[in-house]
Amino acid sequence: MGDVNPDALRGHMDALLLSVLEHEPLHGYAIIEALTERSGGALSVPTGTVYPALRRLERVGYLASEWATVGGRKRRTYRLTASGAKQLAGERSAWREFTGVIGSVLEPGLRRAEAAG
Amino acid sequence: MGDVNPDALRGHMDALLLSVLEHEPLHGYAIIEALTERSGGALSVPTGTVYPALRRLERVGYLASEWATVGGRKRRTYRLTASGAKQLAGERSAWREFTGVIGSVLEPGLRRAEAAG
DNA sequence: TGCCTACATATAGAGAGCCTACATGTAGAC
DNA sequence: GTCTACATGTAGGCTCTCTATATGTAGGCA
Repeated sequence: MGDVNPDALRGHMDALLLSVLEHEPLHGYAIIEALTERSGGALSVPTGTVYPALRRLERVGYLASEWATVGGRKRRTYRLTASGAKQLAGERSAWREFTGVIGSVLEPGLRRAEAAG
Repeated sequence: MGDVNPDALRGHMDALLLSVLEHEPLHGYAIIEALTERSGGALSVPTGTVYPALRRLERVGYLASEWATVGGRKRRTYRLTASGAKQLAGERSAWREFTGVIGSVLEPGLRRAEAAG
């Protein structure tokens, strides 16, 4: 129920951001809301994390952005590039491997059900 | 397969270390080997990560250590304290929550089987 | 008019921890 | 005499996330 430990998020933020942009372009503020909603309220990622991360992902080519004005307010809308989609697939498989590896150390006796996509 | 991304380990190292010490005291070098073995070779945590982390965990009271000489070589053997055992339980539940939360964002449609301990 | 909240983006600087690289030393094999 | 495995440790760097702050619009409310 408590919030997720920020340190644990390290190295997973990219996957999170690419993932919410998979099916529709969104602007930063909406991305934060989507993250909160999808996680059932467990994730409340601060703007100081999200905005720099989005710029970083754009810089490396995983995202592209353009400005729009909606209701008098300016938005920078991000969308996944082809490169970003590829990266997302990689992040997903890395995530599955990661949970498998850590899980195998943390709970050696646990029968892990890895559901296929 | 590939090694786990070091950044992803952030915030999980404590859980990993406490976990391998759960049932038996071990010295640093053996801890690294245990981590590698339990993970099926996927984890190769460098000494520059493990030794400082062990000291940190001792400093906060989760571990206790004592020196021993075995075969002419000096070892610092760490064991889990009561406080550390408590912390390990917390880390495990945090891990389950963490994977649930990230998983729900990364793979919203996936049926997740959360096996009970 | 002024205040507050929601919407929306952005940067500076701090903090933490994992990494690379290096330093040191013993034991045993060849 | 050299090499590898065993064994511990520190210094410094790097990157990412966070807190705090700045800026500005729109709309509700008193």
